[in-house]
Amino acid sequence: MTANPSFMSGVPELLVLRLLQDREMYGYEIVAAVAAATGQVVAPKEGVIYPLLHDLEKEGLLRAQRRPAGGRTRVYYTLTSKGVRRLFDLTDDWTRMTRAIQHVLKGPSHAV
Amino acid sequence: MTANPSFMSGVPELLVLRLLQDREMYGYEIVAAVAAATGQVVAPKEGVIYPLLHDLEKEGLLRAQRRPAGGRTRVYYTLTSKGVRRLFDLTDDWTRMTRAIQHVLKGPSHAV
DNA sequence: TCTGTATACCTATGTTCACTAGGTATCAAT
DNA sequence: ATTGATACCTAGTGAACATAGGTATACAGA
Repeated sequence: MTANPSFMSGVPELLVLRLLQDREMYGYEIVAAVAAATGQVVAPKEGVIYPLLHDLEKEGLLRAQRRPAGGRTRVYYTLTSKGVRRLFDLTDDWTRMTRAIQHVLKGPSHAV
Repeated sequence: MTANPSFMSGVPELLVLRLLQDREMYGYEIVAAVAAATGQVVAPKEGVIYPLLHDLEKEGLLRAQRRPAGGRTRVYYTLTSKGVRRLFDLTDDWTRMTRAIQHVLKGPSHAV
């Protein structure tokens, strides 16, 4: 019953960090932004994003500030320097990983 | 304490199916082959591969035949036609997924 | 006014899946 | 006789995504 395709481990974290690199955002906004940025290919719901944001904040990768906006209270998140470093590391892992798999999927002759 | 990087969901399945597309293999061989084919980037141990093989067989994606070889008994696995179809589907998912993420990682201007 | 919908936050529970860490047995070599 | 490689296996743990709720405010429309 997986709504998202099955290659999801660590992907929400990676995307959230990447989007917050461009600009601060609040949780509800991030949910929509992830889906929009990936063309609905990856679309984790609030039940995934909110706990993730809390964890990332607890780890010191994000800074949260609740701030009134448009009559409501929103919680805006920004990347910390630690968060930037994590983003770089994850991006690196992601690239190495996908490259390796791509290579296997592509050709035979792995024995050479 | 993850030995492999964290983007692993469904990856062992994909790689096992892909490798078995080229030729039949036995479990112990597959463990080494996955690691070799990915240059050790993805290297699931026996505790991952064996249960996976059993599940895939139960799903009818693989056919298992135990056969004596070199004084030992090995269990050789081959792709069924259903397994081939699954491989295609997973490859497709994988490609769509990585493309989308790649796109997000690369540039800003997701708002356009 | 009242109802519905969108916004905006949250969490408890379930489920899947890789990971760890074992265990058994055979064979070859020291 | 003991070690190390081969070859199979499983039980238990944990991480992370998915489901399915819940609360509260703002606002438009009937």
